[in-house]
Amino acid sequence: MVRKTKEEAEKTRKDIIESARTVFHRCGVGRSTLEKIAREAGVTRGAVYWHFKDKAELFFAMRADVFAPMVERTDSILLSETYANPLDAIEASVKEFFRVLDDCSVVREVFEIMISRCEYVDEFASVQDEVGRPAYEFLEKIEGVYRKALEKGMLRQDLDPAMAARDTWAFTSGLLHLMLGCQKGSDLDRQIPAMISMHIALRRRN
Amino acid sequence: MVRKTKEEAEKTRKDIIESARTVFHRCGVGRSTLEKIAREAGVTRGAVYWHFKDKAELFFAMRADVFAPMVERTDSILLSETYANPLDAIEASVKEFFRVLDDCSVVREVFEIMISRCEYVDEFASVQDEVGRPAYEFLEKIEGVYRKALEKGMLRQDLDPAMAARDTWAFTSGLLHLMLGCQKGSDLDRQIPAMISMHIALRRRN
DNA sequence: TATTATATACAAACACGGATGTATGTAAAT
DNA sequence: ATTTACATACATCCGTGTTTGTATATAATA
Repeated sequence: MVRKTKEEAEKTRKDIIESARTVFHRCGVGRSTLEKIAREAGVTRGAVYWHFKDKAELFFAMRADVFAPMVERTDSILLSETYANPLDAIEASVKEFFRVLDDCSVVREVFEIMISRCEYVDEFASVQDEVGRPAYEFLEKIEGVYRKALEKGMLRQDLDPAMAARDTWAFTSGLLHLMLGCQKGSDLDRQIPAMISMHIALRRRN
Repeated sequence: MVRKTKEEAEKTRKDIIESARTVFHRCGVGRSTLEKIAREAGVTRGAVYWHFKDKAELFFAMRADVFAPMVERTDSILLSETYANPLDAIEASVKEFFRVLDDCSVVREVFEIMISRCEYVDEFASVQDEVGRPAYEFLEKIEGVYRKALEKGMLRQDLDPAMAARDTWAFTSGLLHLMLGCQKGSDLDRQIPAMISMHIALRRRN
């Protein structure tokens, strides 16, 4: 039972990615051996090397699977025209981001790996750029939304949209890191929606 | 020329810590060999093993040297009674934190190592707790200061100090991660003081 | 004060496991 | 018949921890 059908092969590929996520999360990327990953998936290193060039390629595959849909999902809310008040779009978008993070363990594991279980040097240095770019795009998008809110008279008059955007940008990033970094005894998770509401409320007119 | 005086031995200890910082920053903690660190310091692994039990102990020594003074420094500003407006204390404290980060490369390197060049698993899992505790203490302290500001009538009346504190907490954390994470082409550094001023201004009364 | 003993501060050598990449084998799908 | 999708075997290097060696600083002693 060596040669598999295309579907079976594709399945082992998925299995390997899933096992990689598990092992990366447990051991950290650096200490994750292709042997450990293979064993976790019930295959040998041969299978891993057949599907992926090396550990880095496997890491990138795992990451892309989760990252792109996440950006797409939050963007669709953020840039939606269905909100009468643009500030509501920002609020909903950020809330959705953390909601997914909260109840999808796969997504949460990948973010935890990226934040506290991977060293961004050498082959992985590029990951920082790839994460940085969406972050900057997020900044630019919310700046646009804040600008629109200002035009509609729904943003506090004394606020500069660019400044407000940067503040929200930092707030969101910090929330992510705090949530995944020190999740042990804290009830931070349950307070996140209220924190987001309050953050946005601060910028609403009146 | 083997046996050294106590002062000389203490100097090589310092040298090893400094080299560890350099190599950790260049290679990441996981790929930093005690051999590389020793060579960078101009000694052999024998010297490293003499002064430190293993790589983890060396890492903790390097980190403690920088971390404690930083907390003490910002705390002294935050809890100072010399500010008429407590909000000014928060603003000054946070600004001082980023000012040190900006013009002390040693401190910046250590934070960069901790944020993006170390995997928090096994022996290093405890580091997350040790970093998380000061973070929580910071949260509690600024909550107290916000409360004082409210009593003095200098905080916006509609703000809950606990909520305001959490917002500032996330903002600060995010700023740190964004500054160290994607520092390449951005002029974020120069805008940080203005961002902090604006963040605090949002919660001043009137 | 001079001598002796011992602990110190490393360097050098050794033993070991473990991870990587590649090469080869092979049975089944196509 | 050939390619595919792996498993197995092999060679190589690298990092760690420990052990041993040793010159000298320093404390003890006389």
